[in-house]
Amino acid sequence: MNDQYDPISLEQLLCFNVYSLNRALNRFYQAAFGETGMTYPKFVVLSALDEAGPLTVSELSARASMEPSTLSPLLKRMAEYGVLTRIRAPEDERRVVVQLTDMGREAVTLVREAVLEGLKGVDLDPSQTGQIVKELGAARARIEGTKPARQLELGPMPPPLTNC
Amino acid sequence: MNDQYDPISLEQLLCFNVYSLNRALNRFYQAAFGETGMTYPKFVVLSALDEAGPLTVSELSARASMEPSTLSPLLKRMAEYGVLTRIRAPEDERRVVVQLTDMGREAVTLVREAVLEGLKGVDLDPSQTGQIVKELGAARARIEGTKPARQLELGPMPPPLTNC
DNA sequence: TATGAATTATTCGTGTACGAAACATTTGCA
DNA sequence: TGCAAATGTTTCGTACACGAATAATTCATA
Repeated sequence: MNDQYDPISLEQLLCFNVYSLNRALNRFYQAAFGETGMTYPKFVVLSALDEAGPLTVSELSARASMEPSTLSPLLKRMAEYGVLTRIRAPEDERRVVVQLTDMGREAVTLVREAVLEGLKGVDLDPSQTGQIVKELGAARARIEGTKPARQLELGPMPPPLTNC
Repeated sequence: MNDQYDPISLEQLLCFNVYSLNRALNRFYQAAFGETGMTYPKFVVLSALDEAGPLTVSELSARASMEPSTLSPLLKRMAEYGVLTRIRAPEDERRVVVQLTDMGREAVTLVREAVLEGLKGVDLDPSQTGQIVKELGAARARIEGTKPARQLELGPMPPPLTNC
């Protein structure tokens, strides 16, 4: 449809390419992780803790670029798995300190290898993606520091509120 | 932790940058979409249909880079909103043809403007991202055509199966 | 022309994802 | 000191996201 004049297509949009590549990567890793229960977000959490040591939930939130409300149930599951511990900080009981267990440190090594090997297999390991990674990081920084200029003007279309 | 020798950090990984930029973009658009009920995946579906005309679920799946099992409930909701219709193809009743309504065509115009304006605000509109978009597209193509070389070897850690 | 295989879509179970609200604790200041 | 505001985390409701199982239809071929 949309006859002559050519609006910008999805495939030309940065957001769509990021969106679809992200899910392609997730599917790829999920295939590699198989039945182990490992997932990409869990790998991110493990990595962040491995790099930075024990962190509170909000520090981890910043590192992993994930909201606390996303982390909370994720961390609970991971603690059940035994890869990390969650302990209220004694000096400020609002905080919860998250820390890898020995099992967690072993896991992160294996998973990191699998992830890097996977990326190498498609020519996307860090030695080949320096420039693009830099640009993506810059884009994220700009977006996170910006509020949308304008609200979408669209008759609200939340579901017809099936008058129950 | 992880003392001297420096393993590759999350921030250097393409996958992490794609992962975190994707969510930053989602949050950004969600802020612009506000209470309208619009979401980024819905925008993708609207756009794909606007570009290609009526499509079956699996054709749309390919265009939008989304699994049929994700599309199915999404399309149901969108049909309730009134932006599209889902009709079994008479000549092959296995297929369901998805088509924009007039309301859907109006919506896609407004949403597309909002999306483009948002991208422009952070210097990410198509005029400035040609190269990076090309590389992301190429990366996706390589990943989608590849199976992971090796399975992750990790003692399965699905939840301890709380013996209920 | 029957009937098993292939194709297409939906349903189901689980796991992110996030804003808003709820909750607990600590801080700041009257 | 005492209590409102601020801070940090969890809970809740909703919306993706996908593989596996299911269901409905069509195809292929014996």
